[in-house]
Amino acid sequence: MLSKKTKYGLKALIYIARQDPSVPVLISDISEREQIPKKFLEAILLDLKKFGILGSKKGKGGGYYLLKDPKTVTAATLIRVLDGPIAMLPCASHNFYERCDDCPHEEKCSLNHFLITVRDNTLSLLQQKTLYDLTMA
Amino acid sequence: MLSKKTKYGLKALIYIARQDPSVPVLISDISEREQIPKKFLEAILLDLKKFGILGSKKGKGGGYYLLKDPKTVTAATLIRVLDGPIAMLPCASHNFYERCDDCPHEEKCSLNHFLITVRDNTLSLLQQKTLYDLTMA
DNA sequence: AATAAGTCTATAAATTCTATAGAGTAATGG
DNA sequence: CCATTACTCTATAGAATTTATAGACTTATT
Repeated sequence: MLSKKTKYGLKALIYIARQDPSVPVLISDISEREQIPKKFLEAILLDLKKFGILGSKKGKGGGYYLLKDPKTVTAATLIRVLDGPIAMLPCASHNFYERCDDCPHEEKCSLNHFLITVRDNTLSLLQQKTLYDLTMA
Repeated sequence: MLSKKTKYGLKALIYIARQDPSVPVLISDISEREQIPKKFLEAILLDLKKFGILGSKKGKGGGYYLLKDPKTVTAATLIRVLDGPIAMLPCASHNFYERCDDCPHEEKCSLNHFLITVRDNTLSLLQQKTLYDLTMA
């Protein structure tokens, strides 16, 4: 399951992507409209900024705005940034790979093989879906 | 990501399914071979028993054994029993559905729609894979 | 200068996950 | 029927992660 952080982050991004790109969006605006705790949201947006997805402007007339074309930002990227691995076990992860302590030979682990298949499958769906797609009803 | 409980549970089941079905398998045997904390494993196997997947016998010569044909037990069932929902959000779950507090109309939520698609996709893979398949190298 | 709005650090509350201890119960074999 | 074996049950505790909040600070605008 995705964390609330991830859900909040996705909702916030969809909200921002739907606004006029020339006007920065206020945290408090997103917080109210999407029912996201403001301070929690601040941290999430800051994270998205660190990863180069959002930009921000301080002071009056400031706020957050997208740095990328919503059509080029995939759900896979967003989930990885907000939530972490897409795979069901670390040993089946592409970006967050970690060997199992116990596993003597991963090449012979049927669970590992299967979960890599599941991951690839999920990934292809997540890579097809863009932020732009998500802004459409 | 799957919890350790789930990973342990799956490993234990694969281990049991590989043994002679006429001889109950000892908890301590599984614990040692698969490097699973014994007390934790006890609780997990008890869970699997409650769900009718495993049976047990007390006393000398006792242990755990499968109640079902490994070819009829799917990865989907096991993950649901051990880990919970397969969907990425409660509102996209079939067996553990929960409405989002905030969401005004789910029918119009693009995230909900998309995550249901992802779930269906994952589910079909998980339903195809049986415990028997997992016992094969 | 006043105000608006994001930034940063710290921390705390809540929840979930992982793990362990120990007494209890049932089955077997001798 | 007793000793041993092995699962069962209840309780609990430690650890990690998630969720959330507070408040001082910085930057930008007017």
